Amino acid sequence: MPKLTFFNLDPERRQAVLDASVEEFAKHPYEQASLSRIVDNCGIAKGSMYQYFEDKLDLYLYIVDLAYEQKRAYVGKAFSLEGDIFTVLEEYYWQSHLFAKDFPLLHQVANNFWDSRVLLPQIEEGRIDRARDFSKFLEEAIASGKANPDLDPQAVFFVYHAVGKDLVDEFERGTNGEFIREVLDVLRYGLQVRREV
Amino acid sequence: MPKLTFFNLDPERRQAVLDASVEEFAKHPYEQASLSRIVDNCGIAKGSMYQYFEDKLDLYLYIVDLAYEQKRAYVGKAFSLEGDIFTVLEEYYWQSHLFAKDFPLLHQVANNFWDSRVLLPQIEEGRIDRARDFSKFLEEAIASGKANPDLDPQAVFFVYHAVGKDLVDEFERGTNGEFIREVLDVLRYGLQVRREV
DNA sequence: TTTTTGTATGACCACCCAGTCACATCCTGT
DNA sequence: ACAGGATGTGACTGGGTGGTCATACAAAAA
Repeated sequence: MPKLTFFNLDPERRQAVLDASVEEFAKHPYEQASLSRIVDNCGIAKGSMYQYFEDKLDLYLYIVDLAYEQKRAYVGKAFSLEGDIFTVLEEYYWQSHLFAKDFPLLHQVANNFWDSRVLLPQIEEGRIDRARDFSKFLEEAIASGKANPDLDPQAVFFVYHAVGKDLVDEFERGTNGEFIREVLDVLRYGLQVRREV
Repeated sequence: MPKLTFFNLDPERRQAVLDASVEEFAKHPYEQASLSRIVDNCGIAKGSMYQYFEDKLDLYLYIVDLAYEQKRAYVGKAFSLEGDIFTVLEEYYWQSHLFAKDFPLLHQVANNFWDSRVLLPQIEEGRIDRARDFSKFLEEAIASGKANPDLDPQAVFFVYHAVGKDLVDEFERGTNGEFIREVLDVLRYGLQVRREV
């Protein structure tokens, strides 16, 4: 967490620090991001940064938090939706996409986070949280006869996690809603031909 | 490509250079890998490295090439297999898994390559190549009535690419053949219940 | 024997990094 | 007017990086 000094700051100055930091961590993963570049880009002294934050990691985790806070404001809408698991998933990725469009830099910060090599414990923790949420969701869908009960739930989560991650990456290249729907259709219907009753 | 000097080298010395380089590029992505550490670990002088290779990138690309050459020796078997697309895919990932088990360092080198930030053109090129191969394969499967013709081929490739990448990452955590099959089943049958005739 | 050629070496260069600290500045309460 | 706390500063430290180069050695060619 930032030190108190940071919150006492002149808002304009504080925003300049945030903007420069977000930009740096959007362009570079944690290990390659440079504090020197950040202070150059917002025109404050190196020493000042250490009045506001404990160290580079403290700043980084704060910025990542900001990004995810904003992202939750978008994707959260999906979960309050009435509808089956397929509707919710489509809305989830659609909201992710809108977030990426509205806050491209925050989106990149959030994405870079998963590639980091120093923060493996935090990343693993996040994965486990998501897996738990997802499996509860999946169980309901199976119970209500919407989802295929023959599939291994762990494997299902694995597939959705992998595809979701790349889908979100793809947003930087201007994916549209149509593509999201087509990708989800692949996951929904499977590659093998269906000869339903 | 390495300079001639490298190939004229005493094989033992050459192997020491290769071993140390593979280890470094397995542990660290290109940008964070350190030439100084490599020369320390194989006990040769920094200057010698520049008798063998143009620069860090030259060395790196050579090591990546070695890794992929070895990997092709494994996954290549899948394509010479008789059987439908599902059989081939399962064999493909199974061979990837065996490769990762037999050559864990080379496997990591190959995997790190996709995360690199300086080599985006090469990476995109590789993706396009794989997409072309895959779509030819997919068309055959659709034509012979094995694969669902209603799906968008681009989306299908996208899903398989994403899942394949993560599946291969997962090998480091000791995945077994069973999990590969379960993941492929998710892709094959889809999440929605099937009520086949 | 002398010369040329190929190779090995590590001190050295310029540059970048995160983080520190002695000092300057400003503001507020007395 | 003064004191004292909060804030701003940038030169500096110690350590890392990729890459260079004069020098040394060896062996083969003259």
